[in-house]
Amino acid sequence: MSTNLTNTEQSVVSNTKREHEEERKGATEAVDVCPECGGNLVSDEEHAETVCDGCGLVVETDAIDHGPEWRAFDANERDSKSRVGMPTTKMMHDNGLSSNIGWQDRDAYGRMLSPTQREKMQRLRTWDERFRTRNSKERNLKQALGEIDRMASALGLPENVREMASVIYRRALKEDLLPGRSIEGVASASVYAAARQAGVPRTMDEVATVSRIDEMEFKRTYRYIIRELSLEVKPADPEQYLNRFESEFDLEPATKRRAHDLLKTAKEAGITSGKSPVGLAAAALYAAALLEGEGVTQDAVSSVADVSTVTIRNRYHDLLAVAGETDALPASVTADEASA
DNA sequence: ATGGTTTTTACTGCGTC
DNA sequence: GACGCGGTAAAAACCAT
Repeated sequence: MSTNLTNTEQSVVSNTKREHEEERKGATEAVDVCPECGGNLVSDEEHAETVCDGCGLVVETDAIDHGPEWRAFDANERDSKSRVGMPTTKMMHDNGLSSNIGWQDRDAYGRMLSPTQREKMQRLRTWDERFRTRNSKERNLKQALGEIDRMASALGLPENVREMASVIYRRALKEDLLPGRSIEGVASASVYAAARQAGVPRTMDEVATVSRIDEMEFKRTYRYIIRELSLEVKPADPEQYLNRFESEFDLEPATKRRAHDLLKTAKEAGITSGKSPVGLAAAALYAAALLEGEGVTQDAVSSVADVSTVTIRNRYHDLLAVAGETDALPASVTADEASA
């Protein structure tokens, strides 16, 4: 990595060679000092967050990526991908405008064609078909990539997730999964899957709100895409959500550590499987705050994490039981277990 | 389609400020 | 009385079969 360059030189280089993103990926630069513990604030591009390397405080989330959503590897591609003017979302599909070659082997007067001409027409049909479908797929892709970029930006997802999303989308397109499904739906599903795979999960609700489609349709499409492409999306790690939720509250570093510890012991005890990772993260946060005596209500956690208070209660009971913190449990629970 | 599991919704009672 | 919390039952959602 170009550590021998000064900052200004680096910015010049990266401006002139924007396509060399890989070189900068994962590069971390100290920008400020943590208000919590005095550690260095580091911008974590992969998670689009600014984090303290000492205590893990997330200072800023959803950093905006101002770059274009496409990547160009040569001048030709740059020309073809760059678009100025009408946004792709407004792009028209030319339904009814493209011409068609009839199937009847007759000329304009209704006479049968000669065998040689018939053969020629057959070849033309073949190529016409190839040409048209190819074009329609390319138009489709262009619009979809625009949508993927829009949603990824709105969700504060980093560039590598966009790439993954467009790769997924391309595969879906290639496998002819699009007919019968909206471009928007498949694009949303690609973004969601890519975010999960990249370890920067967003909840389905979050994706659905920035998407233009119905939430139901989105979920249906997502499952379909996953199944048909046999993408393996590992269950999201609760800790990924935990980091994001924590930053919504003023918490002591000790509390955050506690929350992470609770999740760890829960994982080792094997009570996490089958439970929603969002709920677990929310419960860990609440339980830690409870143990450390911080004034965090179930309601507050519930609204941040978009999980019901009931779920938080159930999960945090599990967490505390496994962690051996039975003192903190409400008296009624332990009494019930004694009677049963 | 179906059944089992998990989450949500809605409602209630209890204690505290 | 409002609020935070706990518990329950029924409904809804989810997932694999």
